[in-house]
Amino acid sequence: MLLSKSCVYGLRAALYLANQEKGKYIPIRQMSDKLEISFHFLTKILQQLTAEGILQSFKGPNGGVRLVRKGSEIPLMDVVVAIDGSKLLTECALGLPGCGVKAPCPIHDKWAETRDSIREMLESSTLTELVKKGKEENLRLTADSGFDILFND
Amino acid sequence: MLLSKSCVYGLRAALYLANQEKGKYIPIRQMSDKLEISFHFLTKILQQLTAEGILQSFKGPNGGVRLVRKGSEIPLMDVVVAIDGSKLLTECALGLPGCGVKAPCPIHDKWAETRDSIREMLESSTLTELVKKGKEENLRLTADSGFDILFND
DNA sequence: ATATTTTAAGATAAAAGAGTCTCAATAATC
DNA sequence: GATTATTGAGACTCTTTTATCTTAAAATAT
Repeated sequence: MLLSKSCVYGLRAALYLANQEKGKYIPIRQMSDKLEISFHFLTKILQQLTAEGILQSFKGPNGGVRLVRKGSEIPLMDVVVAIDGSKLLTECALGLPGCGVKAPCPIHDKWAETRDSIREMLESSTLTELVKKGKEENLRLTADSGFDILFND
Repeated sequence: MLLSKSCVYGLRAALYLANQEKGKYIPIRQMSDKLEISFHFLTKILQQLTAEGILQSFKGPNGGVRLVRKGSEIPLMDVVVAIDGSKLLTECALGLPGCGVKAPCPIHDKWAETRDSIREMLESSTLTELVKKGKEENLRLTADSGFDILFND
């Protein structure tokens, strides 16, 4: 799989948060319910995003998590790197250590192109952009719920 | 990671075989030594490739495995699909079941493009092509050995 | 102060991936 | 036929990922 399950959950949660009132703390429980992700598992993932400076958290009643920056300033890449690290974009396709222009493997060149395409996708899409698209077209964020069900209740 | 470790080992072994005399059975032990992959583990992986019709095997002395088709007719894709399956090329980036043009997730369109780029890479490169390139430029197939060490002994 | 709501952190469990080991089956050679 | 070289198949272990559970810490409200 391209992205780990944790990463996918992190992305879904980030999209959820990007649609919320700016500055407002959203309880993780609410997100885990809406997104149909295990509460404890999601909590851990969001802790990572908090540690990486993508989210801020606040304890106690009216607490929760929120995006540090505006959703329009957060490319998917930031979330992916925070959770999965950057090896997807640096590692050799044949798993050889130190593969690069100086000591390439046979598929280094082609793979480098593909990697650029992945990087391009993750860098060029911001959370806000995807939320906008998702709302306009009522796209999905869970197996069976569109943006409307998730956000307009 | 894009490809599983099994898949990467499978690819390395397939490249190794593509460089051998056509029709000759190569012992797995020889490959595991040269490629620095655990013998038993490699055996299992090659069993999969045999089951998938990419390799033929022969037991007993002078036995081993060999490619069924010519290396020039085997794109990397065949090996990847045989070991990792095709979910890399079909699955939703957000992990949503049934994501597609009819019921897309917000990043479906962009992800579909990226996926095409991956598919293109895996379909357009054949084993022979990569072996040729690897030999000409003495590229690497293991952490520290180039094609010359592997094949000209 | 106490109770309540929330995140934080750690221990544990379950599942999947990676890797090892043993023994059986097959084929060649002597 | 016995021995040897090889793949095949299954059990087993180790590690990582995924997931759950419990307790602690922080903040609010009463």
